[in-house]
Amino acid sequence: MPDNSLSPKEVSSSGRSRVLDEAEQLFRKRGYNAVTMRDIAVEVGIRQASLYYHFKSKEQLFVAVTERVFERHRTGLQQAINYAETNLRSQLQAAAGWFLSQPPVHFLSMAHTDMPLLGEENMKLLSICYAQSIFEPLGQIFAQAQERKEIRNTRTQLLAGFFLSVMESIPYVTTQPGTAPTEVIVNEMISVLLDGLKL
Amino acid sequence: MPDNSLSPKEVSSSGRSRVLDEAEQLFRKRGYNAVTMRDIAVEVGIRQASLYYHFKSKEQLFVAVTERVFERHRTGLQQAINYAETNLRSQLQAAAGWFLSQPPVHFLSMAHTDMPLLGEENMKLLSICYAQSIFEPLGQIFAQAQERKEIRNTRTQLLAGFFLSVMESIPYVTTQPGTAPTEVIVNEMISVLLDGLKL
DNA sequence: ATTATCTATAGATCTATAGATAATGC
DNA sequence: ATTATCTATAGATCTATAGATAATGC
Repeated sequence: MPDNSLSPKEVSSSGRSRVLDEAEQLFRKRGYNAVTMRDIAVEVGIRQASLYYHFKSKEQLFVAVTERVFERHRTGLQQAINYAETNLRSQLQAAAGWFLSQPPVHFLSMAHTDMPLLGEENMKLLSICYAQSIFEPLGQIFAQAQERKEIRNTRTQLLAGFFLSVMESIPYVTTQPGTAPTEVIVNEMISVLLDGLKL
Repeated sequence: MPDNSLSPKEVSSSGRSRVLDEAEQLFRKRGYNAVTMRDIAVEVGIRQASLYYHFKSKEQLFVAVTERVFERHRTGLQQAINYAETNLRSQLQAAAGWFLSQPPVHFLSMAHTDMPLLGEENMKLLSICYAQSIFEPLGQIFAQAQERKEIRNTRTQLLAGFFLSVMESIPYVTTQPGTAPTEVIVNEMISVLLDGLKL
């Protein structure tokens, strides 16, 4: 009996995770409010009411989707950083590479538009999950670079926040035709940041 | 007859602009989708249906609100830049000062969540209005600094985009208690940017 | 017996329109 | 006559629940 006796849903998760997949895509594209349970059901290929077998409410579905996204980022980000050389430039490039390998998550939009529509409880839950999965790992690589005396003393929390916000804006600022490839842009940006943070 | 014979609404605009004011606040706080015409009417103190006397649809109201916001930013931003000394640091500080003097607009959220809910036509309209009012003036001060040989050659469009995205993220990264006053943060950030862009 | 779906529908909104009403200005 | 509001409501959604149904696994 290899089954670890979680909730039965967790075991035969093929249907459930299919719902998560489609919901994730739709929520990412349009945000919480603009996606209906019917939209999701259509993508999955079942009836709208059937979604309530897997998730007790739209809000719970959104929370589950978002937790899974954050968790994926935590793992992927940590791995990217670990494989990189131990210097800030390499680690930032690795982190940027990870973010650009994933569909953009629009954290700022989420925090501003989607989160407030959830219950107090879930809002806190996701805020903490976001901080632990994405914000802190990124803040750490700045903090470590500081300890290694690679950069001057600056608030690492802020650096992480700014780095993330720039990452998120990249899809928007590179839409005009004639812009260089994203990788070039990112490296240029990291160079500016590193020069700006020189001791 | 001092009246310039615009549409009659434009003339006796006290009621109309009251609607714009309240709608602006609500749209800013919650985004297009999460605000109902009833919410707006309640704030104004009239009945929901009465809003349709001033604006033919919710979408048109949103467009009017947003155009007004952009126009206000165009004026305020241009003025702030003009009054500043002719060097990049002063101009960036002036621009930052302007943004921080205004309630945040969340352009990224808007572009991602609200805009796609509008008709093709209005989406283009607002995109162009945004570019002309906010993006271009900001890009210009980088371009001019480049002409004055204050900074090295970099894509000014990108610099403007990144500067804006960092400005927008400030309310989020400064929420934790114990962070320095916003002005200090901004100056620190500008210093990093200027050092990073040195010739 | 459990799992995963379905149909049908209650109950709540939300946008927008139609038509009435009162006040203001020529 | 115009301006600005109101009441009432049509028509469209959207979430969520109730209860039926079919397939699977002990």
